Amino acid sequence: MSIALSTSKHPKLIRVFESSTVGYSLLPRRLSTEPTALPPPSRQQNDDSIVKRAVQLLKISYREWDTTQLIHLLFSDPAPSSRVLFQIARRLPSSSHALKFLQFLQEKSPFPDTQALSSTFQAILELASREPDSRTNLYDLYKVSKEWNIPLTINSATLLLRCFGRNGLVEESVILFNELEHSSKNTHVRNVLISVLLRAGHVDHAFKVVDEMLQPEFDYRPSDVTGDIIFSGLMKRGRLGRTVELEEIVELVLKFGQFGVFPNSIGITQIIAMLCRNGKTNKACDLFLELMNLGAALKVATCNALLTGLGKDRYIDRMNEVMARMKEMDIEPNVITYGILINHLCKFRRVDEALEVFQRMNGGQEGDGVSVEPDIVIFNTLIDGLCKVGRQEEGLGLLERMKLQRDCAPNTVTYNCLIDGFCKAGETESGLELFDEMTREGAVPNAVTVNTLVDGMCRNGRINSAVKFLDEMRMKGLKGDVRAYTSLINAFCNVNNIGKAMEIFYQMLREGCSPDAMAYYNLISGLTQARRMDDATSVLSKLKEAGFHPDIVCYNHMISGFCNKNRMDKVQEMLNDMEEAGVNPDIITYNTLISYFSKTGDFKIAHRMLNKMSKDGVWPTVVTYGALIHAYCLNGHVDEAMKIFRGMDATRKVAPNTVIYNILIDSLCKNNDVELALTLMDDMKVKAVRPTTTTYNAMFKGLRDKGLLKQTFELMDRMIEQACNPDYITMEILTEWLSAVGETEKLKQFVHGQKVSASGAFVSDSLS
DNA sequence: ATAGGGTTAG
Repeated sequence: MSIALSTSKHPKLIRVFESSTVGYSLLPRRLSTEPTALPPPSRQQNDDSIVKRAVQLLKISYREWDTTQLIHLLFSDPAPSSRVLFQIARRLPSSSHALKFLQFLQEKSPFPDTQALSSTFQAILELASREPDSRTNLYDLYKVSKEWNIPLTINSATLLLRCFGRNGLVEESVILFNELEHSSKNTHVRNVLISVLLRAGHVDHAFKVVDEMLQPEFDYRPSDVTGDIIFSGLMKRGRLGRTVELEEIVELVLKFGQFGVFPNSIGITQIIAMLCRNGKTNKACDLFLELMNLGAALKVATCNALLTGLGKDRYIDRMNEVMARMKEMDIEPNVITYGILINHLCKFRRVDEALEVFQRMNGGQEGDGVSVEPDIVIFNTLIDGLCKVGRQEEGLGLLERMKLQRDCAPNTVTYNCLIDGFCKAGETESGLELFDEMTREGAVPNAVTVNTLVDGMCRNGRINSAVKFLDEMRMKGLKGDVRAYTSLINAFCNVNNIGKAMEIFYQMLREGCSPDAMAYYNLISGLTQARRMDDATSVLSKLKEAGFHPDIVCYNHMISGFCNKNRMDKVQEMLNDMEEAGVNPDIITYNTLISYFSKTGDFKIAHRMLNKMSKDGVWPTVVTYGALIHAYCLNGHVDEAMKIFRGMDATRKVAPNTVIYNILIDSLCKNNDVELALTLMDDMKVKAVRPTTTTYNAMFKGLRDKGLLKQTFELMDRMIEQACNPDYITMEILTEWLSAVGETEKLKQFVHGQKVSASGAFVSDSLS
């Protein structure tokens, strides 16, 4: 049965409603009817019967409606409430049918009641939203509401907003919202609009709506739902229409916080973790503390995310602060919290504090807090931490403890940590014993185990055993990987066996193990040190062919190697290469070049380099000045060297170290200026730079050449005071000279560690 | 929250 509206004012509606065939709606009423104040029971019964009768009268075709009866039923005094009219309309067979009813009300009702019409209209919208083709129907109904001047109820508004949003009619949503009266634009309606805007990627518009709600005096405050919509929308990045900076999110979180609205725990954790990941750990911490002050219910996961970030940035104090706040808020640390603390303390080599935390989790404090059972990760972290500071024996103690605790059997990681610890301590045998033990204990060795042992043997000078071990393991089906080969390459390079190193490199390729950047770097480093620049060049091209990029260390090796060969053309080539690759020269690059140019006497170029590096924001270090000073000395310009020495301290604020003093003292002594050298010795005392055996040797030679015995005895005493041991050079100089001048007794005293000059201002000086 | 390879310059 098709229905045509009699009013020619709505031609489009005719078409739209013709197809409407949905019958009586059996769906439960989910939307609230408004106004909703429930009538008293007697009135309620009366209302129910009115609704029932009205529906009976209305559900037939509108052409057959008994208008007399209807008017009698609906328009007698008292007039039926909006609620009753809503219920009637809601029970009609279709939206077009209900619309006819609305028209009837509008035309026949003796009491003009806008609210009643609005409620009835809401019922029509609800019917239409469940009918096929609701998209166009609802849009057309929206136009009807405007043409008939029927204000939308709040539920009508949200229904339409949702429908428009779903169907991409964002502009229409906004227009509809703007047309609403202020009292209808409440939090609920705004939430729906914000959700529509966010989903359509209109972030800024959504923020504008939110901002208004966040104004202190505004009528409609944000609710938890507003927070949910905003924060869950922001967390799903990508379809927001633009990137929303983390700072913006943080600002919003804090503003919402003023209203007691917070993202859920997962949201807060995500924001904190993202801040930490983007290097804004301090911001994360501030946010955490502010949220606490605002009364947000923070969970342990959030604390853990923050602790992880703080740990990475080494903010141990702030970690302690977070722990203290957790306690204040009764947030129980879990095993992960303790894992983070222990891990970071270990990484900073503060193992004793890590052990303290470990004790604390075992319920070290009487009844204070719940004890958390350490798990395998905690044990492994601690064992690794102990091994890294050379306390592998204590690591063994923990291993035994693990065997006793249930559910905490030592695993591959446990043993790998211990094996590495013993190997690094030079105890390869213990490493191998642990390797045997792990198999017995059911911890399966893996590639890390093999790599660690191979590396350990290499470090301890047992390269051939390492090669053999790697081979044997491979036969047994336990393979090492590129790291094992890298250790071998490195070891062979270190003993200058470049041929073997290359052999290992090719063996690695043959065995289908592709070298990574580190493998290439090591080979290049070895080749440059062996002055084999042609080979180094060819490995560098292989590195590039394999898709890797040389890093600054690698370039520095190459540059240093070419400097040694006086191949400045090649050095230039490397520098050009670097520039093209966007790898900036660092302090070592500059030091290498400055050292080269000043040693070859090209001081002009060296100083030009010095200027350029500062311009590039690379500041000269004590090594830079050392290179210049050394070169000036070698070239016979000790005076120039002294000028640089005085300038570095005074104007550049770079403190000279032992190396600088040794170069100068040696040079001054050789140039017959022992007096100046002695003043440098005093200078060292003032600056608290400790002379070394080399320093004393240089001085003794100079003093001998000038025959200055008194000063020599004073320096011998100083050597004893500072527990600086003489070496064979010291003994050679002193023995020869002192025997010749008949001071053998003093020499004997010196050898026995007794002071040789009985009195003198110098001794008391140095004691003060 | 846990394990393995190099750091070049005076």
